[in-house]
Amino acid sequence: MRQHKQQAAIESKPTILCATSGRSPCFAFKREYGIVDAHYGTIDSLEALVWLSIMTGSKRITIHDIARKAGVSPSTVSRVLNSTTPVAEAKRQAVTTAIQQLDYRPNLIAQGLARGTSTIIGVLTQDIGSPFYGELLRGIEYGFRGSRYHPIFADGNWQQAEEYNALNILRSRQPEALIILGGLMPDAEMLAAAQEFPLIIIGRSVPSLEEYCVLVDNFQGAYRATQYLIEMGHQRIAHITGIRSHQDTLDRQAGYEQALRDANLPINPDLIVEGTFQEQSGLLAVETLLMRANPFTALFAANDQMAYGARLALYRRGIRVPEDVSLIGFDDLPSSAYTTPPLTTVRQPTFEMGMSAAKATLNLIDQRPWSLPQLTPDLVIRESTGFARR
Amino acid sequence: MRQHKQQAAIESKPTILCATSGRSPCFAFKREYGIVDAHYGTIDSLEALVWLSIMTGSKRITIHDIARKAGVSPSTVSRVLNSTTPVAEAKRQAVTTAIQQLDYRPNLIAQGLARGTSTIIGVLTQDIGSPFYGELLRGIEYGFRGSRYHPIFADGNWQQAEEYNALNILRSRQPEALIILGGLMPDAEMLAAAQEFPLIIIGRSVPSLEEYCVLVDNFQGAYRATQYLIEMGHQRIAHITGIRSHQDTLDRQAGYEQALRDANLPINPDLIVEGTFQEQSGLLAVETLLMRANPFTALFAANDQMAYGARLALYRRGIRVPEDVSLIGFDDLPSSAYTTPPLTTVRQPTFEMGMSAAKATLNLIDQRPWSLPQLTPDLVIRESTGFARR
DNA sequence: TGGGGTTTTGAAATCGCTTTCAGAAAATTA
DNA sequence: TAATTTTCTGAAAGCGATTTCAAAACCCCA
Repeated sequence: MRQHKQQAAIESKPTILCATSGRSPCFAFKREYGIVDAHYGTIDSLEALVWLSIMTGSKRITIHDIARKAGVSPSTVSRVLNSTTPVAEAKRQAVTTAIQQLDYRPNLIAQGLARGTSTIIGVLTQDIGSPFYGELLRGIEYGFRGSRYHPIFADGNWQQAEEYNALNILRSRQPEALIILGGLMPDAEMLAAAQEFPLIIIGRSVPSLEEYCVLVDNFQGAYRATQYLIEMGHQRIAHITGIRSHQDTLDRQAGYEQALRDANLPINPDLIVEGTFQEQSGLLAVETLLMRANPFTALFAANDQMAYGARLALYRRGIRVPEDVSLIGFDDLPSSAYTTPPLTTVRQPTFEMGMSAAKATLNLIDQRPWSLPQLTPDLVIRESTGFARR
Repeated sequence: MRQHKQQAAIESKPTILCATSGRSPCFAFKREYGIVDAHYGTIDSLEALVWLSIMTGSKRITIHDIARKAGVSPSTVSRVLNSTTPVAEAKRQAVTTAIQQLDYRPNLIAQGLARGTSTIIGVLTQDIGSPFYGELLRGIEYGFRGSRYHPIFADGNWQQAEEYNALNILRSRQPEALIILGGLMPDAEMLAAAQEFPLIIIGRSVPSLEEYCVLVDNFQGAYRATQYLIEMGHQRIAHITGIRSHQDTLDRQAGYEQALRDANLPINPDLIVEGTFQEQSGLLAVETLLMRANPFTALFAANDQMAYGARLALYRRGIRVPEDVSLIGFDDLPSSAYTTPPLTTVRQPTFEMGMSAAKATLNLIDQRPWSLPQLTPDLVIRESTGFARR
């Protein structure tokens, strides 16, 4: 725990009070000279400001400064800045050089207020902590790169109250659009939000908002994965589910069960264990499964992270993958291609989903036609699955 | 590629022009009724606005609205909002109820302009794509949660020009502080930035700004890792480096070499391969190493991702870890605990680093004493390393 | 009841930029 | 050259808050 320079300065140097009304004067200067903000100082307000700006060259330069320097009105400056109205070439020049010389950059906040646009996109997430959501966010971030928009994230933590709260936080920044990732918010709320903002929804289907939803078909994915295992001759296929309250969990389990049913295989509750979508739970699930002494030759985990955990548990017990047990995950996290053996899994193009959500948002805002990718969950067959041993 | 509802509406319904000056009127309403913005419409501007607000209840309500409703002046409303000045209880009540009834939320942009505070933190990153940076960003994000601040990210892509650009983008949002992750920007620039904003630097040491830097000692970490391998009896230790232009790469390699030197072991260039910090390069590096036919019993990769790749290459060749070759990484990504075998690695508490950087930033802004964690790179010994085979 | 001191209050200025409006300047036409 | 358009331009009014300043209300006590 170190002392802030500032604090130290106050003790060691004669403190100067300056009348800056608390308005962002030069931080470094204050730090350097141990100035503290005070609304009524010993120095005349204007004088102090001038002084500050001389000392540090840092009074923020505004459109007026460059207007004065270029000998035109602020309106004209604004016009060359935004090229909304043609401006005589001479003045244009004067303005641009002034801008360059003073290294002027428009204040987005003021711009935002005047134009009523924030160039901010609100992103309501659930769990920054997981690699899956992380990927998604990175995709979003990436999708907005180069645009004038910036995403701002707020986290709902898979809890409705927090979600509402997060939404309100986002609202206060006047976002121009919203991206919502999953969550527990009732559909009605989503519809309401869609009235308020251009809205893109990831990982969830909201009735009558389908064209704004990016999602993969969890049921299908799980079905395919299970079906593939069956095709490889597996009959006793275990399943590690996700968290019960998540729709994904339910859909994936339904897909798994349907595939079994369609192949006339029994659904054995003993072969189904609930997990938490995290590695550790995969590991535990395998322990449980093994304890139940109900043999299985294949294991379908509801996400890759749990598959990793399962893999480790099997490794510890000396059970070989895929020779003894075939293992299959869901998500296709980037690292799944580099596990040993590389993991067979159902691909969700997470990063791309985030990215195309961002792109679509951009189009929505500009009221252009937008497209959301057609996402079929692909089965990525790697080396963690093989024929059932007989 | 679907057509935007809006577009469709224009064709199918009588289009209404409305005079909203392009200022964020109700999106949904426009969408619903196929209204297009136009500066001169068929309907009187005021009338249109009123109409809009009646139809949709969505003219954004401002401090004036609630002032009117509560029968006080806007100043008073502001005062109860911020409790800057005591307000008579009766009026306070009136204001609060008005706020509730109208579900008013102050406009952060206007607030920002008036107060000169953006409550935005600029974060200059290098590579959102990598898990390492991803973790860091998540830590930062997490650290700001619950505060009124929000981070905004801009990416330098490990290229100076882009870095400057990103910095300028951030600047235009008037951030109240900056967090810079690594990067190629010269120290002088960093000092300049530190004059301009409260600044925290992650993963890089800038002279005379040390107390604002969060970083782990790469040299030390690499030294320890190598030393550990030596202690385990390894003599022929290979090293996969990172990208040459990154300081981390150099420091880690230096640590590796110093450890060898201190143990009187030769530094064999044939056992050193350059990688790119990505999995694939680790895989390739092992291939290269194997091709060189210069036997090694241990392998130190400059980050975990490359270690994963290396692990896979070894697996493919039937080389066992740790029986035949000991493998050690750097970073301790979350998934490293779940590889098979779990990876021995040098821990960088990435998430925590991001988080404490955020916390420190908060303190810096409020000019409170701040603390940055004391980071010693810990060697996390798992199961990918063992005694040298003899 | 009047004077002095506190509290509360509202009007108005401000933050930095956009945009309307109307006048000035330039270009065109007659 | 005058009359008309068309282009440019600046003044001024916002955007939605905060904050200063000075007046209004209130309080207390002589």
